[in-house]
Amino acid sequence: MADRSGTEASEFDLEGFLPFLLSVASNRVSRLVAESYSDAFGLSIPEWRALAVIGHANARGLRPTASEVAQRSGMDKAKVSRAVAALTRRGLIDREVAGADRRQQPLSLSGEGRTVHRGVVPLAITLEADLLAGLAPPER
Amino acid sequence: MADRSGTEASEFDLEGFLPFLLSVASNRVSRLVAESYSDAFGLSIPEWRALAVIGHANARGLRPTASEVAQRSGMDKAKVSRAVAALTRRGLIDREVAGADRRQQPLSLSGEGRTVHRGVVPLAITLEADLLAGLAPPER
DNA sequence: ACGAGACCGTTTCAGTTGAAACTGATTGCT
DNA sequence: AGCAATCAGTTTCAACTGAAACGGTCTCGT
Repeated sequence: MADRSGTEASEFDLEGFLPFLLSVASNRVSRLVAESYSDAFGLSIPEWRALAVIGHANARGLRPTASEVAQRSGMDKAKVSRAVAALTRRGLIDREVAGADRRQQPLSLSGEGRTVHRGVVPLAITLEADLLAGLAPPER
Repeated sequence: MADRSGTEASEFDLEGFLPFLLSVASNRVSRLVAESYSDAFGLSIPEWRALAVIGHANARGLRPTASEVAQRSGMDKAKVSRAVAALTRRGLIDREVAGADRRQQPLSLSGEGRTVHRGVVPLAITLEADLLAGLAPPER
């Protein structure tokens, strides 16, 4: 939405522009989230996201492939590949080659992974409450 | 908000999690915006943002410094510095050293910069309308 | 049964990022 | 005035990013 205070149409209210708002909000939130998760669990954002998606799927009896994680998390497959590699290296998830299609590698949380996941969830919920309380009213 | 369909609290609905939504939305929108502006004007996102902030300030008789641009756009000062350098190189903005404080460099659009700015605004408005129409309802 | 094409996940590569170090200018304290 | 602290903007550097190329696997049509 342009405003109408200036000389003509070359005036543009950047601060009310949707993509701008989204990006600013996303940047701030990402930084806060990254800090919280990194401090608490040593997880990067792509890692905790992959963990969350895998844990969520596991809880309903599914073992998602990397492609499915990518699709559900909105990350590209390169990022997922790196996150999954890191989580595997730390022993938080188990990987096996699918019998039916050996290109696929169904993923599941290890015991330790489930522990971390259980620790991550309440933190996420608290964080979201803080964000909604502190960031949403002034920003949107 | 956690959901309650699974075995216990380890279930977590990532897809309803605010930071996740913000990030996915912001990524998609950024990509769309980047494409549009790059195609139309050869501007990167940091560049068109700086341009928009400077043009907005100029229209009300102000010449913002790089720090002010950083603050208003939500970008860090390194990014602004690079964007301003690029815009200056292309002759879209003018830079001078402030008389009062020679550390500061008030910025203003050049004639060509104003032309580009005037071209950018309607595109931004159209883009936002498209986004609100096409992305907001399904995504929230 | 064979080859073309699609697909999965990994890796490479070039570009972008922000934190921190840096230069130069200004302010405030003594 | 002298000097430490602060500030504006730039640059460096290591990390991260996604597009594209890749090797391995599967599918489909012939």
